[in-house]
Amino acid sequence: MKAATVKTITARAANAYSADCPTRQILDRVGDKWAVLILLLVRHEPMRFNALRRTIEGISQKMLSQVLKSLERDGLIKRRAIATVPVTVEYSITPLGATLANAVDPLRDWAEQNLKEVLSAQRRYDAQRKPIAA
Amino acid sequence: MKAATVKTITARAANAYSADCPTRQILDRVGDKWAVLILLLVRHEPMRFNALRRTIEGISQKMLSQVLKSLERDGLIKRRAIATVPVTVEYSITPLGATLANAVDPLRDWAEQNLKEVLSAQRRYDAQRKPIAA
DNA sequence: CGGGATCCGCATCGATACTG
DNA sequence: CAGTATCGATGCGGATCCCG
Repeated sequence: MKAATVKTITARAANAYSADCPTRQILDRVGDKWAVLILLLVRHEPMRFNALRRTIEGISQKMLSQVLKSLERDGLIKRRAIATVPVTVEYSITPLGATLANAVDPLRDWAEQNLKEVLSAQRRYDAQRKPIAA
Repeated sequence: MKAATVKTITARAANAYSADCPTRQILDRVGDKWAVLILLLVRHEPMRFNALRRTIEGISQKMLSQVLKSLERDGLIKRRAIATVPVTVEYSITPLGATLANAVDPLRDWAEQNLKEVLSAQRRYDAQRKPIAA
């Protein structure tokens, strides 16, 4: 995720490869290991921090809070803190985020329909190459 | 890109967070900094190695050949070596790759339409936070 | 021209500890 | 519960050299 290291990289990376291409920037975000997952999770109902943490399971709290902040910064999700006894925080999707989620759907569908084909392509490729050469 | 370090991570990462989710695996690929870019570039006409290199500009030959191999392995692009005097190699998209490219289109569109909004959301977010506090 | 092999810095990410 | 701060390992990715 670029967003975390804004100060260091932004300027350099920006013009490295056609900076004018919005696709790259969004792709970077979409490509984020967790960003889309979270977006899709909060899509239907708001979720709390630890709920997300438990659902994704494999993400560290560091990553989670980091990605969450990044998504909020982009205006894709919204953070809402409720002053209960132990603090409660809800993350929900924004209208903008919802439109992105929609744009991601075709990808989801493609993934579900074609993963097997991709996997078998990989096997075919690997088969005629190095058989790991134990 | 996971593909490069198959031996080390695959097993672990696979079951870390719902391994059964094809979306994750495809997202990893789509998220690859360059993979989609390349896919989109070879989409219409076959391209040569250095042509890609020059077009993307910012990618190292290491990354390029690595991503290229990975995409070929996944059956998304096709490599064709022509035995000319200096070797000529053409990379073209496969039917499978083409369907993926199609699935990516909505994302492209979204990016182009909403990047400005995302950027202004970022500015708003940053404005009411730390003004860099030089 | 199209890459493979190697070296290596530096950002990324996980684990741990602490706070409000 | 919802995070922040610090530390430490690792592996990504760039640079360079070389080969077919």
